[in-house]
Order: sequence, then C-alpha cells, then structure tokens
Amino acid sequence: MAVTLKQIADKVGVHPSTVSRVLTGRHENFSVGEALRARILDAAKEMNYVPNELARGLRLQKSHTIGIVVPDILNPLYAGLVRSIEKENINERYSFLICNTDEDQEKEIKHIEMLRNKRMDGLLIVPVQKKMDHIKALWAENYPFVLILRRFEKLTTNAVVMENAQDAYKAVEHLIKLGHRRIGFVRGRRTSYEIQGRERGYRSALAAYHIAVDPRCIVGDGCSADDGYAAAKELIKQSNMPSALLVSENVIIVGVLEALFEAGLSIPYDVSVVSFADMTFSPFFSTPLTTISMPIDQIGKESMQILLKQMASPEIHLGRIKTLSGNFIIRKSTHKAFGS
Amino acid sequence: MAVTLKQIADKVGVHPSTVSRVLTGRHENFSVGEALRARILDAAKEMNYVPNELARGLRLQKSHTIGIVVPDILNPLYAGLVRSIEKENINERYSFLICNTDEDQEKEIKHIEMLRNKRMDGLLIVPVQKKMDHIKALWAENYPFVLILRRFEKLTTNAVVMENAQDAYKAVEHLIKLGHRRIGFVRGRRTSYEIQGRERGYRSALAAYHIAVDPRCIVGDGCSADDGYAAAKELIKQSNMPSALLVSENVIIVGVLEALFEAGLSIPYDVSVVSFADMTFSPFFSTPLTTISMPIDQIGKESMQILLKQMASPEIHLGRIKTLSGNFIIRKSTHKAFGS
DNA sequence: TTGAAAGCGGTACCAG
DNA sequence: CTGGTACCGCTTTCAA
Repeated sequence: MAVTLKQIADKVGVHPSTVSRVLTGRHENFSVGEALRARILDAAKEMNYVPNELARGLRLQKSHTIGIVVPDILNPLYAGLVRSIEKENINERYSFLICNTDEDQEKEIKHIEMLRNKRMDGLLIVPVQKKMDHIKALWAENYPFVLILRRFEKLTTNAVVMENAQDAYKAVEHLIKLGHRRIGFVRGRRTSYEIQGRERGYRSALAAYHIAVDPRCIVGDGCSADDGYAAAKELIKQSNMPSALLVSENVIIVGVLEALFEAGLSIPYDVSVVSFADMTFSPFFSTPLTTISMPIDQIGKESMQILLKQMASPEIHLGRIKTLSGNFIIRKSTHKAFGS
Repeated sequence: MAVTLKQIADKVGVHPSTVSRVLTGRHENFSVGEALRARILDAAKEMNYVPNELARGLRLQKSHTIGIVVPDILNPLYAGLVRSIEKENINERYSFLICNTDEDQEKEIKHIEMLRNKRMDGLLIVPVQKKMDHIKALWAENYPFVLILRRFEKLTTNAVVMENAQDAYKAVEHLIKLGHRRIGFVRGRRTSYEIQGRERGYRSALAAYHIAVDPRCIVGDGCSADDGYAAAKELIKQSNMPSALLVSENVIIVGVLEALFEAGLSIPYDVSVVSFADMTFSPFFSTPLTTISMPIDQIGKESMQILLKQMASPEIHLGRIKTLSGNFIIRKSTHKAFGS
C-alpha cells in the first residue's frame, strides 16, 4: 500500500540506497548530486512518501519512543508529570507510549514486557512496588530507565523522588503549632515509597513534640477516593476523633472531604485538614485546602534529563538519585485547635 | 544485545522458523512436536527472550499500536477519554501512543505525520479543526481513524460527537425558566465544532423564548482558564451584566469562577452559572456546579469500537457518525432571577 | 557521486 | 512435523 524507498528509486531511475541518502539527509548536500537530489525530493513529495519507522527502527535498533508507566493518567499528578516530561523532549525526538497500572502489579509487569517487546529506547516508571524482579531485570540488562516518585531502597537505580518524610514532618509540625495534639493520618497504599516516607515524617514530628502515636489515628490503605472515604469514616466514628488530619495522597482527599461533609463536620472549625494534593482546583474547594504541593514540572524535567543521559550510554549505570522537596502552602483548611 | 530467534534456534539445534512457530503459538500444538516444543519454550525462557515487535511489525505490516491525539491530557475530559478507550482494548491487543496538540494545528499535523511514520494501526483524533488537508489525506488513503468530539461537516469520516446544540439549548432553557433574561455565553475556541454547536443552541433557545441576542453577552475565544478569566472580566465590567452565565467548556470555568470570586460576586445569588464541565471535583466547589456532563465512557467506548471495525476493513469507508447527548445535572449554582 | 549487497529480527510459504 | 527461503523497508559499508 504505502510508498517505499524502492518505488521512489524506480520512478527516478536510481538505486534505493541513493534515495535513502537523500531522504535521511544525514550527509547533507555532500554525497548526492544537487540535481538528482532535487528530483528525488520531488518524487518523494509527489508520491506522498511516508518513511517506515518500523523498518528504520529495526535497522537502527531504536524506536524513538519512550515508555511511560504511571498509576493513572486521570490523576492530575500523573497527567502533569507526563506533560512535563514531554516538555523536556527537545526537538521532539521521541514520542511517548503511556500505560496505566491502576496500582496493579501484574498490569505493570505486562506493560513493561510489552514496552520491551516494542523496543522502547527508555522507560519512565512510577512502580507499583509490590514486586521488583522485573525492575531488577531491566537493571541487569542495562535497559535505560528512571523510577519516578518511588524507588527501591535496595536498588540504586536512577530515580527522582520527593523528601516525603520531611514534607510530612513540616505539615504535622504546622498542626502541632496550631495546638493540635490528636492528629489523624489518612494513609494511602502502605506498600508504596511515598506513603512510607510520609508516615515516617508523621511519626517523627509527633515524637519530636512528645506526642504519643495512637495507632487508631492511622487509618486507610488505598489510593482511591473510596478508600479515603472509608478511612475518614473510621476516624469519625471514634469517640475522640482527631482534631486535625494529614491526608497522605492526592485523590483520597476527595473521599475524605465527602465523609467529613456527610458527617456535618466543618473545615477547619471542627477539623483541620492538610493534604498532599496537586489539583488545580484546590483553591476552589468550599474551604481552600492547605496542601503540600509537589514540583511536578521539575520532577518530570529531571526524570527525562536523567533518562536521556542514561540512554546515551546504557552500559554505564548512572545510579542517579534526585530528591526534591514539596512546597507547603497554607490556605484555609487549618485552624487553631480549640482550648489552646 | 537482545536474544533473537536465531540464537534460540542455534542453542536448541533447530531452524529459526521452527522456533518462530512455537513462540508465536499460532498453530497451537499441531505443527511442532511436543518434546521439541517444550525444549524451545524452555530455552526461550532461560535465555530471557524478548520478541522484537519492530521486526514482527515490519513483517506483518502492523504495529499493534493505536495513536491518540488529544488537546491536553491534563484536561480530565481527555484523560477520562483515554482511560475509557483503553477499557475497550479487549485482550490488551493494542497499546496507545498519546499526543497532545494544545489546540495547535501545526503540532497536530506533526504528530499525525509521526504516527503514520510509526505505522499506527489506527488513529483516534480530537482534531484542532483549523486545517483539514491532513485529515482528508488519511481519508483518501484509507487510513483507519475516528474523530472524537469534533467533526468536519463536509467530510463523512467516522466520528463520535455530542449533541452540542441541544445540550446548550436545555441549559439555557433552564436559565430562562428561572426568570433570567440576560444570559451570558462564555465561549471557548470559536473554530471548534463543539463550541459552534453550543453557540447555536444558546442562540436558538433565546430565540425560542423571544429574547434578543445581545452580542455583548457573548465573550471569549479560547480554552484555557486564563481565557475564561478574561472573558468573565469583560462581562463583569459591563453596566448591565448578565444575571446568568453559560460556560461552554471544561477548563475555562476555573478562570470564570476566579473572576467572579474576585469581583465579590456570589453564585448563585448574584449570578447563576451553568457549565459544560466534567470534573470529579465539581460537587466540591464552594458552590456545587450545575453542569452539562458528558458520557465520557461511552464516547471512548464507541470511538474504539468504530475504530476496531474500521481497522478490520480499511478499504471500506464506514462513515459511521455517532451522536450522544449530554446529561444535565442541576446542582446549586443556578437560582431564580430576582424580580421574577 | 552512485550502485550493489548484506542484514536488522521475524514470518510464512513451499518442500520434503 | 521440520527445514529452507524469500521478503517486510530501510541503512550502511564497500566497491566502482
């Protein structure tokens, strides 16, 4: 169906290799005579030539495509990440094949397998982090990749992550300084790197201010709005419900707000709320949310830069780990505790 | 670097074609002896064979990849669309290469060119709609594609679109029945299909109730939050500002709300607002928004189904145009007009 | 400056 | 049931 080099060659009356030389333009105007060059260019345009990247890729051993594996592109955090990665794609040399895992380990494994089959030149992965063999395999085979937001402690792969413990510490400290003593932690998926860091920060802030950790204050294990809803419900029904909440992830905040609203609790007067959240709309909520916001653009930029460097020399493990800090933004959802 | 069929063949001591037969598993257990079959499978696993889809693709003339072109994956409307498309990808036969146009016609043209170079098996496109030659070209060459949300009146390509005029009509009628007479229309990009339809609906609803259209009530031409902000500002500074607003697109509503908020106008008491919007968070806004919501899942599903059908027989133009209706959801941002 | 030929990694058809 | 071969479309090295 599609026009090939050979067809152009036949039409112009030259050998396919000559056409190739002209069309790839690698050797500029040197290797092929000017007149012939023009004739070939004309013929290609006239015949609507569409170069076959599959064939080029096979020959050159590169697909000019980068695979991106994220939990869910519907989450603005990951959508933003993808866009910022794209911005670092100088000269539009690469395109991006995007996969969603929904935090399902088996999906991730399948997707990465597929991305390898399709010979992605590099991989950008927010890993599910339940298994790591498939990541280790990439590592062992010098397959260029960068982990984003989550990394494996035991593996010095390229990674761009957040100062999760520190970020959470700051948020909890803010609440403590407002006089809160009983502070709830609405946890996301326990197995994931960010959440573990944030829980550490939560605990160490309490410890620093000599507040005992009540295990009943730590609820939840999931990253959907529904999980947040259920977790908040659990806190609400407790006899001495926390006067302040740290919500550990983006999307679950929606469920938390819903539960609080349903229970007739007002923010911040009945309960103060701080959330790890990155939503354009945070300022428009009935109570604008105090949040720890992530430098998404920078995360994407760093990840892509490291990946490009790694792809340039796959045999040398960069082992580059970049750690970034969140930005604590005080809005209206936190308030002094009563009686303090 | 990577293991090839031939290497497996050498190791097992058979011909590559035999290995191919086993590994593709197309002919099931027939064509190759059970013992040999097992030995090949073992060897492949042991050697960590990763089939080369570039080579397969070249040979089979298909990439097993579908190109998706959307304005902006950060817009939850398009992110949702992508996820719903994915859901229709039965057996995970395809992966998706996603491109953002930012409503830039040249970017779209470049992206589609690249998608053709990479030999996408099919294309799903939300077109920018300033030029159509490149779309016509796809059409002329029987390249399978489906347009989503926007179509060209003059081209009977496959498309899944909304009943924009009718949807807008309903919204405006709702406002009129609440007693509003001066109703503003915050328009998105004038050139795009949805917006044109929605403007038609706006105008015909006013006409049906014998209300003259004041051109000063129609503002804006762009799809960003900033555009919405500017457009709303323009309305606000008018001497007799509309008592109700129809906002024609998803993201601009954010700017509109900001402008109203800044001007100290309360919704719905100072001004009623209806928006075309699809955001998980609409219910959480300080005033939950009355919206026309789109059946995103169905749009994605239909688009993908039509595309799959079209890919099955590229030479026959399906010319299938599916039109869906929005869902009018009354929340709290609309109120009776004063003095009515 | 241009042509010829080999090969990237697979698949499929035709023999045997 | 297995082997041999040609070819998918393009790039590149070597000759001429």
